[in-house]
Amino acid sequence: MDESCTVYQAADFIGRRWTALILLELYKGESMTRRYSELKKRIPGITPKMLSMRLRELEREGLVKKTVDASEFPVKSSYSLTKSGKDFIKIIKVLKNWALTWKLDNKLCKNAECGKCPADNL
Amino acid sequence: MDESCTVYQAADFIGRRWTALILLELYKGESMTRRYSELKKRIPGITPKMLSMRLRELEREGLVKKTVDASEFPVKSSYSLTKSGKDFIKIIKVLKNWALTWKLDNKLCKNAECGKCPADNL
DNA sequence: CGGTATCCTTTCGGATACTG
DNA sequence: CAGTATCCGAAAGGATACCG
Repeated sequence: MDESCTVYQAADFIGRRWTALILLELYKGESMTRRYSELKKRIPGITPKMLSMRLRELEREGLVKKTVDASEFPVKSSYSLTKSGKDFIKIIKVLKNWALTWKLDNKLCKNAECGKCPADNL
Repeated sequence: MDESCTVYQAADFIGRRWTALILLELYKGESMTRRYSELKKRIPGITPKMLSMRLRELEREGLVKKTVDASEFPVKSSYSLTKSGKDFIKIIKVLKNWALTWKLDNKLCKNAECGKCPADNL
């Protein structure tokens, strides 16, 4: 697949570490807005570098919108899903349904609500 | 996302280079069977190592079925999609539809049939 | 024909320290 | 608070040669 093809790009994208996780975290509660520090706290193990990298990628690709409140110190940043970002969630849903159908031996996914799974709300 | 979660695994999976390409190649013509050398010829640029690696992964994950005819020399191998493999194609379809909806500026995908796109038949 | 084996480069991502 | 800078090890993937 040509690297300039968005299908390829989207596939490459979702496969990167933390990306799906960040999207799902922003998806919880629909039009949720999350601060950088909230994301960091709610996504165990992610380093500041990876979080800001992924957020920049997602912003560049138009899935995430960043807003900055610089009116006072310290500066506050908020992130939320754009329309295309929300729509991207459906891809994760399809992925999950595929897994539920064909990978039933996997304990984490067998239980409709595997407490540990961030894709729980799908 | 826990690495043992199949949702994560499936995402990781589709993001790997050549994987989607191989699946799409096997999908052309529905229950198509392809020889190793056919795949190699039809997927420009793939190296023997990558092709056999990906095929092994896909087989291990149950998306691809391999059959070997060792009755004569040289040995002949054939690969085809399993049910779960065919079903996985729908994920690529959703991916493509998402791209078509939100990434219309991309010329390759804008044309409903971009001759160069292996996802053309979706 | 259908792969392996080897080597090598590039990219990814983790750890940690630091800053406006 | 919201990141950036630096360093480093691991893993992915390409090139090429070889084998049963």
